[in-house]
Amino acid sequence: MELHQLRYFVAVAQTESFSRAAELCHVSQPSLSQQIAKLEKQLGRKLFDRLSRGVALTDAGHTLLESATVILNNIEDTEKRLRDTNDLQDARLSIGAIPTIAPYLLPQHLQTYLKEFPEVELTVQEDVTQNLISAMISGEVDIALMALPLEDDRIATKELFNEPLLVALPPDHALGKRRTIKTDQLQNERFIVLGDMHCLGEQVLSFCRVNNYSSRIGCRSAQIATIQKLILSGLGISLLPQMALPAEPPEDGSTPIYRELTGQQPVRTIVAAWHRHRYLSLAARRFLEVLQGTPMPE
Amino acid sequence: MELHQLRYFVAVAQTESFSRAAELCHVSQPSLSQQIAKLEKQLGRKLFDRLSRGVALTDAGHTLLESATVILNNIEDTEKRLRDTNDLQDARLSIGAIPTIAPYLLPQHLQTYLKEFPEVELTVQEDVTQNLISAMISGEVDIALMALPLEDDRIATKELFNEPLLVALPPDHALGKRRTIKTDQLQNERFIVLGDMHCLGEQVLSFCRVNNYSSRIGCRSAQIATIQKLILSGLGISLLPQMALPAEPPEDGSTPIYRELTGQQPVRTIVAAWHRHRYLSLAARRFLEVLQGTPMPE
DNA sequence: TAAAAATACTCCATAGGTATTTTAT
DNA sequence: ATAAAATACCTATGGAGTATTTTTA
Repeated sequence: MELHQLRYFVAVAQTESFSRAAELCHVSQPSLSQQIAKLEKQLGRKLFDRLSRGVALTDAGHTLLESATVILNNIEDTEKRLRDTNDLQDARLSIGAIPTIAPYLLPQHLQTYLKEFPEVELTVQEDVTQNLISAMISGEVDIALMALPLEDDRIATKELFNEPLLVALPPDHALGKRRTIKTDQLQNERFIVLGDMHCLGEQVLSFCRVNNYSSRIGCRSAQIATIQKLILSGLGISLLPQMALPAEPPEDGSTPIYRELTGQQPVRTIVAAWHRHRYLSLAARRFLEVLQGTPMPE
Repeated sequence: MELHQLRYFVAVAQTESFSRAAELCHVSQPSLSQQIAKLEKQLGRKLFDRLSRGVALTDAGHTLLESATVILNNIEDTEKRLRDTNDLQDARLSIGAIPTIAPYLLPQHLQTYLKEFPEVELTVQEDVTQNLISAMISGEVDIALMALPLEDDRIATKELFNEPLLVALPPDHALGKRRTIKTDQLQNERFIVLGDMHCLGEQVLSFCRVNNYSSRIGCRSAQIATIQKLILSGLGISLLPQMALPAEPPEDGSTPIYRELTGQQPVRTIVAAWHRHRYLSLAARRFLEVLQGTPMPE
């Protein structure tokens, strides 16, 4: 049993295909096939059932997959831990953030961080919650900024702050005249909702359901900026996080206007998240400190 | 970081010597040195300080040693688990027992076990408690029969039975006339005590201390049989476990005579022991069942 | 000087590559 | 016919060996 064999094995289990596993591992398909065959021979167990369409893990395969994952993660974490130096020499840090947070929160924090730790090589991964969780589990992403709720109990979180969701209106909208808005005043509005995997979309959608709003328009954009433009062009209104509104609202018709909701104000909870059972590098721990040291500006 | 490199590394850490590690791993010293050098280079950390006399782990080395042990054990256990078949095909089982138990308890249990599972390849390792514990931790021994107390919390135990320690006397000894003996009647006797690492020796010694017996004779033998012969030749008396006395005492002067102690009768607790955090093979679990199914005959 | 680790080189086992065949839809 | 895995065979990286030098008590 060798480490590269375990890596190939895990790749096959993940892709359910020898060929795809091979390209994932950057080796030729025959090489990978041979190593799997060798592994099976040495263990005295078939690991995969070769089916007409793809391959499937046997019982022994499932057993090995569990162990192999633990072992390979342990290897990786050990290497990370040993590479970690107090002076952050050659340190790398991969930060994840969901699209509805990234452009608003990341720049300031990254700036603070890089000023203090310029030697760290930073990469930013912007993706939806689910993919960021996968990335943290596989070790590609160290820390991610996202919003609750998170399902996976392998993920540890630190709450950073609660952020209100505001009603975003076209500048000429009738409701814009009021300072605050009651939920039943939105009864006949058409809502623009972020589509697909975006947690903000889910949240707005459930807000609509709770209040029995029926008129909606989906939006597959990954950007809040797009929604803001759609609002300006009069297609509908939406709930947007406070961080998305400009620092100094121009009020000249070039941006939507934002109003608070009275009653049970919808909020989202912003958290830093990381893998509970894997090694958190020094660079990552320092980033956590930066996040906590600089709470969300009002 | 490769598995063989971790194995070499652990060997060097254990032996504190490249040369001795090399022979332990059955490779030449230069090969092993090269692999360690490579490992150090890849991790970017010196793992050993090369001292005038031998080598010593650096901080990074200590960190790696912890991880490497866990990883290698995990690899080994995974292989064991996958090799384990319900029909016990090719199953091997290594049983340990301390010398003061082995000849009396093992034969009957091994017989029962082999009758039911003849396909298992058995090996028996007889050694003192401390060495058996090491052997279980390193994975050489699966299950050991020994007596409490055990210090190491990595070892799980199952109590099998309590066994009284009896006073063993030469056949012509005055105290032999009584059915039972009180502890203060032994005040002026000379005790023969198993030496060194034997837990029975320790136990008898502490019994002597508690009762303020002063006259002792050490015995470095590994066998109770030797002590019995010494008793017969009139050198002294001793406390011996009940299992050491013959099934049908001949009472013809060829064996010591045994008498119970009244009051707080000294006993030893016999346990089966195994490594709590490593994989216990099916063959080993079956042996445990045999041990528990056949409690010590009175 | 002796014992242990490091260097220098040589060799070969085997992981990995290319070309091809087999298998199943 | 096509797509994927297995087989055959070749290549070459790198682990391991032998011989030797360096280091330090």
